[in-house]
Amino acid sequence: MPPTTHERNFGFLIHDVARVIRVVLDQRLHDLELTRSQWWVLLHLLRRDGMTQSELARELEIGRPSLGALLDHLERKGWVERRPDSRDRRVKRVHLTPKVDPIMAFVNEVGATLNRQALAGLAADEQNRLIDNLLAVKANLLQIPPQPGAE
Amino acid sequence: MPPTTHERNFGFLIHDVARVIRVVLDQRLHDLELTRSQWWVLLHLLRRDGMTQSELARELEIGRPSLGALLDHLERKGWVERRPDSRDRRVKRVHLTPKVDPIMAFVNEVGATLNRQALAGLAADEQNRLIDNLLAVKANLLQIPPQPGAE
DNA sequence: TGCATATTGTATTATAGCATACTAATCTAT
DNA sequence: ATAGATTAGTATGCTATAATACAATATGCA
Repeated sequence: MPPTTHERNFGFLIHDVARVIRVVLDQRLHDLELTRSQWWVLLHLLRRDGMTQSELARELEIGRPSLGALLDHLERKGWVERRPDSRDRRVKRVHLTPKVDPIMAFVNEVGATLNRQALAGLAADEQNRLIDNLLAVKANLLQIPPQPGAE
Repeated sequence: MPPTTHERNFGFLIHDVARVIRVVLDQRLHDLELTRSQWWVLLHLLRRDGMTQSELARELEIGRPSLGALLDHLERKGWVERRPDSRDRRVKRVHLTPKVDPIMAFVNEVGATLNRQALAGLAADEQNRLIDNLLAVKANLLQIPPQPGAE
């Protein structure tokens, strides 16, 4: 390894950028008492309301316990409801409540603004290439089998 | 917003990629009972031993309480020592112990392998461009003043 | 010198996420 | 039909991180 040029280490860089985005976004959503993760849940429900918790967890790519905790918070705030499924008594379906409507537009605007600021100075085709590359990286990583022993 | 193409949303993508990296890396470091964050601390100390906790927190770009918790874990495992500063009794300087030496080579190899796998299929110049772009994004984000009111 | 201010590290609390294990319900294969 | 496997959601414990507040110590200024 050369003199540890951490600054250009891909993994660290991703980690850093993600952290900074997280911080800025959470700051801006703070007044709504909405965290980034909670917002992310709401966005997915906006696209498809009434998913089961497992479906939703799979879409969000988080574990079911993590989603459960998020829904607890969201339900306490009245933005989300868990309703039983009529056919499978194990299942709970997650529905948005009308209380959510007024905030989503603002919240989407916050996200759009942040993306714009993050990508400032990159030409449109550079932005697309960046996103394509990140998608490729993600695909690479998802392809790695879990726990491959040692190298 | 068009049909919510979340998949190409930059912020979400970064978030996703960071998460997948985190999971894979933590899996591989699991046998060493070392988390990614702890490893990150060790790497920085390897570069400069004996920093104060505040200096280290600043370098890692995390809060002092977060670092304190990390050091608690690392100290319990005997990889790190907090020693008092001779001139300022508030200060504790953080030192690696010799116990760390044997694991760092392996751990660096794990990181290098993961980066290689993540970036597989990207030509060298594409990789560099990707990293340049991410650095630019990070710089953009760091430039945003905290709590800018609303838009 | 002495008081206001700043800094260091810690304690505490909250959110997020992973892993594991558990209960209840459903499904499958015999 | 029933035993075994699978699935849904939850409980619990651990690590990480942020935010806030605090005690001890230094520092700077009047």
